[in-house]
Amino acid sequence: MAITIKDVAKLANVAPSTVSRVIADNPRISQKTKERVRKAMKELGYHPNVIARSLASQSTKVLGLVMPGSADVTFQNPFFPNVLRGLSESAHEKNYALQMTTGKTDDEIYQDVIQMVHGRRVDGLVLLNSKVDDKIIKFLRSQNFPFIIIGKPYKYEAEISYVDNDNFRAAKEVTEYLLSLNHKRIAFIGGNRDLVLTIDRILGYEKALREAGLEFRDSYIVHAEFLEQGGREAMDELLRLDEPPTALVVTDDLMTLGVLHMLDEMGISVAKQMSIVSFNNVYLAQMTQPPLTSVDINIFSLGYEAAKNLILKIENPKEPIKRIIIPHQLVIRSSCEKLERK
Amino acid sequence: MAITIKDVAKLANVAPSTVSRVIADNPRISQKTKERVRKAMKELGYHPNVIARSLASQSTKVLGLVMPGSADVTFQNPFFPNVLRGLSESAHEKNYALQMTTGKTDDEIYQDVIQMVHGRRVDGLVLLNSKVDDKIIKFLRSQNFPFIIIGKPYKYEAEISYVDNDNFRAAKEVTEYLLSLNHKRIAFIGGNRDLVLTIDRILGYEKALREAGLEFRDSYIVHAEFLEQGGREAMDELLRLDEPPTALVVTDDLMTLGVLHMLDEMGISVAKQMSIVSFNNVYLAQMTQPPLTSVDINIFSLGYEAAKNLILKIENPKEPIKRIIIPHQLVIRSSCEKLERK
DNA sequence: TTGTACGCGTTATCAA
DNA sequence: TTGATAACGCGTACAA
Repeated sequence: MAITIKDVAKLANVAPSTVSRVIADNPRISQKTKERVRKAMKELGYHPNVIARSLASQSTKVLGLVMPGSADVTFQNPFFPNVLRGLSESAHEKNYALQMTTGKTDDEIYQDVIQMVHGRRVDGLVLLNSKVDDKIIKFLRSQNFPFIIIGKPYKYEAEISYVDNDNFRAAKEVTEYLLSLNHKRIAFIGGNRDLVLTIDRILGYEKALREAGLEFRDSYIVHAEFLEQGGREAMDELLRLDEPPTALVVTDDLMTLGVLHMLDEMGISVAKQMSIVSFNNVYLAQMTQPPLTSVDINIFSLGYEAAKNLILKIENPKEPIKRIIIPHQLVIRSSCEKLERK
Repeated sequence: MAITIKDVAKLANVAPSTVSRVIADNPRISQKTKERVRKAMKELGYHPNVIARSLASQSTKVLGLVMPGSADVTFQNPFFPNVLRGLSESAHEKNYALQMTTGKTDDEIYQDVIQMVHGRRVDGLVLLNSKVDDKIIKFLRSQNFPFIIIGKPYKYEAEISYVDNDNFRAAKEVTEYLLSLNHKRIAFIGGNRDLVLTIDRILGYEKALREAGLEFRDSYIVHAEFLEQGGREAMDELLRLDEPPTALVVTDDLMTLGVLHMLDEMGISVAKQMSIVSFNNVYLAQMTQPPLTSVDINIFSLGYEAAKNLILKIENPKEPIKRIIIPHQLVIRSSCEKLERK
């Protein structure tokens, strides 16, 4: 067996409880004994057993990450490594570890969550699966378990802490940018229409159009579950309209990649014939041809703030509900061109 | 406090140990009491406390993931979500959880590892950081702690379990494919030259050339730390050679994306003027223009097998050292063309 | 087949 | 300032 607190106690000639206090740097221990104990720890190569500590202190110093199902396409999105970076950094600063769900389906994930919570495996949860899972949230609320959402909850918005962008404003600004380039026929290509994210952005888009005195056309709204197949058809439809759009707002760089691909196949030149503004500004936004004008939503910060505030809540249960809005900025590259007035 | 084994015992009129045995499905408990106990568990909504269980059984049912530093570029590679998928699925099947390091620098990660191991936080480790970290491996070996590497260790190869592709063969085949398209001036663009991965692939590439009776030229070997800056210069050099290459072997789709970008800027047409074979075949390989011919290295399987075999080793310490080779296959798309013989 | 009693390595309470 | 001692919730020899 490994070296325990008792071994250290023996060597330092103190009681185990004293050693424990030294570890916690309890101020009521004399400097002398502290040093003596610490020397003993060094000598024996002592390392506290985290599990035992967790059991006794009823806290694990672990954050659970509720990922989208590994089967889910969003799992592949570069968005992920990026939030992870933010979460990691924040967790690391506060000495928390990160543990993730491994489920493939929504139901497996739900079970994972139950295990984590009931099994007392983690102190709090970060929900990353944009598919706002009602069951999970309901469960966590019923258990009064600390959690935070990245993205906006579709329900109980005032009672749940979350970290999000101002998607309404971002979409509005983006649309206004296209309007300023003289575009009037602007289509919107978004993901799942049930996502709050998608809805918020549509609303912003709509608002911009309305303020510009333009009509909002349903035929200009496309929901591509994801690139390829579905997307291609939607794109086809869009271009077959009597008045096809001259500009596109696409809600995800990866989707834009698919759009680029389709436009290429159709022989339509991006920027010259079709302006595109994208969202997320992941690394590949600058690698496409042409490089994408994209809204940087500060993915890293989304993760960083989420973990930070979750930990705050864990360590101080009275911490109020928070809603944290991460700033965004439009990064202009070469996927948009000014439309010459006819 | 939550419901414990004792509460269940009381309700079912048995000893706590009996409840424990029912949980473990011990065959020496009568069907009758099993049912009675299970009913009590349901009634009370009992869930075993994982932490307590870990402490008593000296096993956590958690695998540690040693990630590249979150600052590292490789962290952004779509390779990651993909191994994660494999690791997740495998872990989930065996009821293991996944916990990851959160360190940014190599040194922080090393500390993370020490914490995980000494703190008895995890039962085993999967090393995902291709930068074969000598210190970590040394430490794990000295502790006789179960671990497995994804990729090939650069040292102690025979004494460490790992999961890898046959990178030598893959690179050789890829080169032969280009040779079969009449290319004779084939350059190699790889990552860090210290990586075993890079070395193996260079060797395969060299072998193919040699077998074809072609000379191996140092000037055709480029190590781009990663896309952009460094890559651009290297590319420039390559094209300024007296005999510039007509084909490229690039060891990572993401790097290829950068190469595509540069070629585009230089007005060189991919396939027509420059054939490219890439590695990894991540989702974006089919989204580029043109879609990439790329070696599918079965990233998912790398992760799946790694977790599976690590668990095997954890649960049966006598399990022998293993070296698992995951098959690859060349996926032909449109980034190569036959070179007309002059 | 089931119960008793102790151990896992800490933290925390209460005395001293 | 420090030391006993009792939790924390569960697993498991050993007994019965």
